[in-house]
Amino acid sequence: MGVHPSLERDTAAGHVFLGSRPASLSSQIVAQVRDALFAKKLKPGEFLGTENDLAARFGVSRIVARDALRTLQALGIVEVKMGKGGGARIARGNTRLFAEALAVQLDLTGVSASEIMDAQRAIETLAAELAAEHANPADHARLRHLLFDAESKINDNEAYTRSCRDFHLAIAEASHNRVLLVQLISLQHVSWPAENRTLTAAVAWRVLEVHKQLASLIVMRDAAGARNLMDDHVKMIRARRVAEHGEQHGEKSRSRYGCC
Amino acid sequence: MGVHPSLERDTAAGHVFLGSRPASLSSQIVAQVRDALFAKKLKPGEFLGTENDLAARFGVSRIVARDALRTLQALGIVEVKMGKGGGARIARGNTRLFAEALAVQLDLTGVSASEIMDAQRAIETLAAELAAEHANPADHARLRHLLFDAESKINDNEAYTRSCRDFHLAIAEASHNRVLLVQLISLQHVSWPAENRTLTAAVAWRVLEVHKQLASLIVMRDAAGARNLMDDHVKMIRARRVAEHGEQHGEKSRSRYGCC
DNA sequence: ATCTTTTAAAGTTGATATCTTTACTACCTT
DNA sequence: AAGGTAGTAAAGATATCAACTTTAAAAGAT
Repeated sequence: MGVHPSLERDTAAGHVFLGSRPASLSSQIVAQVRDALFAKKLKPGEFLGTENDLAARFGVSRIVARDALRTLQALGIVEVKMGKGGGARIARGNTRLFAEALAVQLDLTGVSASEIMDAQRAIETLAAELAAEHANPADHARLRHLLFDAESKINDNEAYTRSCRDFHLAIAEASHNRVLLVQLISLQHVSWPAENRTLTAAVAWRVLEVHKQLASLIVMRDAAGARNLMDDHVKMIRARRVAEHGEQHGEKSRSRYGCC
Repeated sequence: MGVHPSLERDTAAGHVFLGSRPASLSSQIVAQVRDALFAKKLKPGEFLGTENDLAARFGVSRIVARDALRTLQALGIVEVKMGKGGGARIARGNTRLFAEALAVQLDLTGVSASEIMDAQRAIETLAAELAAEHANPADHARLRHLLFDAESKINDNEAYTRSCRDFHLAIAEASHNRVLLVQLISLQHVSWPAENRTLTAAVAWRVLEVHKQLASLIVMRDAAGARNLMDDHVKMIRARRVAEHGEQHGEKSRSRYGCC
């Protein structure tokens, strides 16, 4: 089986690179695949070819094809399988891989806790609003289940924190907006703590109460109410996180600040 | 010059992988670098090593080190230079590379125009609010300059659209929140059209008027006012885009829908 | 005879070694 | 100080073997 027909060998020394950009062979292959994707010549799940296919198609060595696939893999554009019937194919959307990439980028730019929490407020308030408008019975059931789940884990700090995070995610899922969901996953990846030292029993109960109110506002389809309550809720979380961690840039000990 | 000291060879067959995942050697190196980054053992700009350094340090072949660097490069974690004094070093935050990556991901998941515009509304309303609170004189000057710039290009559809996009970006910059800025860049990368066919002169003037009001609300530090006006503004843009393009998933002709 | 299990084979990535070529730096010469 | 030169490191090529995974054929049991 050959390489996907939408990719063509650049025999004539490649594109007319503006100015003087020789660009590596592998990056040219990457660019072609990316462009083919945007041009809808390649669709998710479609077979792209094996390392040897690509090498033959582009008239380069296997190493170059391999380099290109490594890059495309890191970008979440292709998935590579080993063994017979293996090779590279266009990936489905890959939120988890991507959330980690965003976390790294935010880390490299050294954003502060308050910046992250402000963005989270923007995302989550709209998610709550849209969830109230678009949630279906399955979403309602999931929210109820997570509330029950959290209550049963209220004495286990770590498990409770995890359940709490899932509740926030479930609201984003209930909004049926995949952009908001991806963005929230990314931000949680940066901002959510593994464990929460400042979480007392009293706070846990208060948080649970707010979550219950949020869920019932969403079930009652009160978009404005859900939005306002979420706004207050995230503001409270923000205040706690910033207090725990300080306002300044995260140069020191930015090891997962507190949450719910 | 050797490899960075924070990286250590995993002689004992690597981490305890849950279940049974040997994982490739290159991915182990990638994971170590990423973890070292999160643990603040590696800082932006720091020298990581050459291909041979890494290969020697981890006791693997140069190709493996190369694969790892390809991945880290694609993730925007390292920058690689050729020649004497070259090698890999930790990259500075790289929003542009990243915006493209998010655009690809959103493309792969096939999000609709309405989903993107809703998320954009969440980001931009908060950006306007924070810009009113945090903007400094330099930000004010930039906004004024862009208004002047747009007015001069009001008959050049493409240039006007570009200037318009920069105005929205400038507001996000004025918020001094880098998370919002990155998210907006990413969304614009997906949603902003190269040219805008449905943009008439009347609409252009109306948009410019709204932008002027936005700028003056930000200068006057009226956070609530800026927020509300931006909300209306983005809702209007959203309505235009969705009408142009339809509600359904972007399987067909999702070629950069209209804007301002 | 048919169905299940085991085994073998083929194809593909993973990884190593060695080599040539290309491009960039830094040093050195003038 | 300017420019040439040598050294260094990535870019690329080729060959080879190992590890893995699916498919299919072969052996066994029902």
